[in-house]
Amino acid sequence: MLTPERHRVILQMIKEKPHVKLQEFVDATGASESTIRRDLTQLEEKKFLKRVHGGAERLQRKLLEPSMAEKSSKNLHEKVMIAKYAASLVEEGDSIYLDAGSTVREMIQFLPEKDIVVVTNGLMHIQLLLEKGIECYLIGGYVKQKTNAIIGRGAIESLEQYRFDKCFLGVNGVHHHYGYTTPDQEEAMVKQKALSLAAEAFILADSSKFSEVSFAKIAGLDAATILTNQLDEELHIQYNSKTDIKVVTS
Amino acid sequence: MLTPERHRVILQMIKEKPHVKLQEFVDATGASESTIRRDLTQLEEKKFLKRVHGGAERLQRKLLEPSMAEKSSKNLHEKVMIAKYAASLVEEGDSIYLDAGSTVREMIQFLPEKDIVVVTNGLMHIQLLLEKGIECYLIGGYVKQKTNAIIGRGAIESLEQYRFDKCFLGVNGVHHHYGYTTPDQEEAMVKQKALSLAAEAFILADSSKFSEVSFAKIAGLDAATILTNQLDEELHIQYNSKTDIKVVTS
DNA sequence: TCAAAAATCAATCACTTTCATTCAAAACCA
DNA sequence: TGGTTTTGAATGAAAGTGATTGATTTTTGA
Repeated sequence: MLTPERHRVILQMIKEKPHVKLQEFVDATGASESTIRRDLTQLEEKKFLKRVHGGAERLQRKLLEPSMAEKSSKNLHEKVMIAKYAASLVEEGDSIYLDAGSTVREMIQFLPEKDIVVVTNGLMHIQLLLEKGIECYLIGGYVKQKTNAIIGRGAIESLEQYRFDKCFLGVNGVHHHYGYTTPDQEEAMVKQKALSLAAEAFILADSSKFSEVSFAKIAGLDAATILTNQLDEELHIQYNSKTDIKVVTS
Repeated sequence: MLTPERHRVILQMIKEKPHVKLQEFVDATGASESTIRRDLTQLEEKKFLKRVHGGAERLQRKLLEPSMAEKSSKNLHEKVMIAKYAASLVEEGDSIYLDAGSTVREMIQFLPEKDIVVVTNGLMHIQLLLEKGIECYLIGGYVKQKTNAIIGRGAIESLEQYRFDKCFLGVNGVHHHYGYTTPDQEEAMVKQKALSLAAEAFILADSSKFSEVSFAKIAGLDAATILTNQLDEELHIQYNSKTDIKVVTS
């Protein structure tokens, strides 16, 4: 088995399961322990995984990470619904900020094509935006390998060049007491900054995000309007007392 | 079996299976190991596949990668030669600036993987850099659709956050009187700025760029060292009186 | 809590495979 | 025929592999 092929197998396994034992790699590839060790060392150097005693683990440790399958299909429909509504809020002449992330990404296909300016920290959005012929600006800064997002001190400084009519953010947790949270401190700071530069801010959060708390706080609930697709009567009232909330139903 | 036919067979095999061992090609074509190696080398140069130890693998088109309008392979070979030498100038611990553009892009594969920091305005470089595990920063600014480069006032401001040990630029024209030139005024300004922030600057210019003049001036010849692959005796003397020049021969 | 036992690790070595280079024979072309 | 290109074999160099060793870490159990 060729080296890159083994690497691919290893990465695939680590993608499916956050912790994999060395022996499992050996069984899956047929290579020797030594070889797998070498592979893991290389892959760690390239920041694709983290070696731990006994094997390797996935690098991105998002608290409450939904499984890949879950992310793709059912959740996707929710995301699209929310994204479509969010996009409808954008008017010609607006300058908007689009956060990195999959939910926000779904907005792009629904954006008006004429006369809007988009600023983003998400490299993954650029291609789509350009294809639609939308004028777009990237903020500068460190490129985070795992998410292809731009973060860091430079990103925050870079953001300060801009002001936004509207700002659209994805988050990992929405909590009535702890506000909006996300697993990465640096990303949280970028979101925070973007939020502070916008006249109106919107949080795109599907139903799975509610009552969740992740590591780093972005802001209190009142700093933005929540867009979601489904919410218990009870929760709705609870959150609505703190901030605006729009439940998209179709 | 004729060369083009072998190439077809090889490409077909790599199309069906992402990893193919050298021996499999030998069996499939009846040619010798040597011949297959030569074929693979050629096909790699034309960017149809990637050689790996023991065989070859399919290369998947990267996000934001320049379109497949590949230049003639001779021109490409020149670029690779120059790029390889340029990359050898980068030492561990350096922080470098990589300009957007195809020649500079070829440098990435030859860069040392350890302990360097890369700043760039070329979106097309990011994926490759990340894959190699290189720490990279993007400057902020307007995303130019045609070239996937970041330009504009924001780019220049964004650049000012950084200082470089070395700076590598591509240009369209090198002229003994008009210096380094490029067709886009905005890009020229970004290059100019990057150049001014670097302790050492290098221009990567294949032979076709000499004595050419494009629209926007970046700097005079003496502002950077020229790296090229071929130059008449006469021209060499002429340019060498103005700046350092390195002719890469292998 | 501590120390023995077990598991895992990094480092190294010998071995195998693969590689680039060279060169002469073969094929091709005019 | 003479000259060029392509080919395959031979060479030593380079890279990858798997086993072994002793060190390190984790687990076990008293």
